[in-house]
Amino acid sequence: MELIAERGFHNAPMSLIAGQAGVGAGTIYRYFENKELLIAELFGELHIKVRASLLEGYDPEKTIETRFLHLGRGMLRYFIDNPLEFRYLEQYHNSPYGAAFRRDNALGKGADGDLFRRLFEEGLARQAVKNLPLTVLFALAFGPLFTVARDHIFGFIKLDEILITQTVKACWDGIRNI
Amino acid sequence: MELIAERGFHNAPMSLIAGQAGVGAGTIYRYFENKELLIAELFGELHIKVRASLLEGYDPEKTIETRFLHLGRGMLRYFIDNPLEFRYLEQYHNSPYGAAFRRDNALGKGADGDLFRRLFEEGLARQAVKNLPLTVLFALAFGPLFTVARDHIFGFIKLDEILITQTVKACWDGIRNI
DNA sequence: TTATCCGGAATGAACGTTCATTCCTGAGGT
DNA sequence: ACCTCAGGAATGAACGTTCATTCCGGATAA
Repeated sequence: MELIAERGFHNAPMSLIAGQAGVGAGTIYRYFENKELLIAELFGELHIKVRASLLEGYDPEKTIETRFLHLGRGMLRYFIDNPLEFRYLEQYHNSPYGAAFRRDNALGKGADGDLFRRLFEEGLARQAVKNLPLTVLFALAFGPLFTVARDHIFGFIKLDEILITQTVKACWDGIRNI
Repeated sequence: MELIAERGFHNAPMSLIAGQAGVGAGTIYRYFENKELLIAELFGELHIKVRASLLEGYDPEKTIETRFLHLGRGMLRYFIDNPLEFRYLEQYHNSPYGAAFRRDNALGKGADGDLFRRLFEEGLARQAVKNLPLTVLFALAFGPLFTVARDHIFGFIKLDEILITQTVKACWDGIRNI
């Protein structure tokens, strides 16, 4: 993960990965059929980790706004605390591998999309959020969060608790029914 | 541009690019010193094109909101009309080449960032937009726009004029001082 | 003729993957 | 307690492929 997050898929040769792992080049292939599957499997693991982290203290009984703030702030904090994981996930999203995943997520079955989809669908039903397609609501929520997380990790800005909250609240202003 | 937009930098070999251009493999090097410079030069051209398109009908005398809607809608429309250019720009942004560009843009001198920076700075001075760092305002504005453009181009959603306007207005709701 | 430009085969570096070989461990026999 | 050995695991040199770049013979223009 470190190598791929820092250097990208195409600049992280299997030989280097093996070296960093302290094993021989061929040993990797006893555990992963090929590079693509290694990448996908690692993505799966990180995905589960993120989801578990977001679920901590998540209360489905609270208001839509409260739950959205919880998820948004949790996500931002997680990425700031785990910058390598964020960079890895970003790489994965901007790759052919990630395209298939996004397609699934956009059109119905999505691993952690479920969490947010449920929230937005409930928000639509109660007219708490703007009457827009789910895809657009996702974009309004995650677009800024990912961008801001990247800017923080690259050092363009320093996010503290206050700024995190302000940012997520601003996202909510974009989503909520005014 | 077509090849790189569709296949990515690493799957668009110079030989293919030459073929598509109808010239021999070696001929490219009479016009571009190497692949990296070709990529950078193309980015520069597209960048200027986008900026020119945004400037069409842009009136610096109108209100902040009006100008923001103009720029946001213009950008979305441009990307929808020129999906290959959008994909190319995205590739560039998510590459080592693009990192340097983002750094410049975030910390001061930015080619078309100027346009938006001026707008946001004026908005801050007049308290028309939330009192947040420029970086965050950028994220709130462009994060959703890029995400939504990508979703449209990948076919996850169909953006028409109405939806474009609604999306940009929702972005503005996130940015404006409530 | 001479100068300039073009093409595409040649080059060498880098990569993912394979495979013949070596190493290690622990069960079984003495 | 000691030795033997079978078999799973690890190794890293070697292979085939792909790619960016170079180079030189020939075409074109002056």
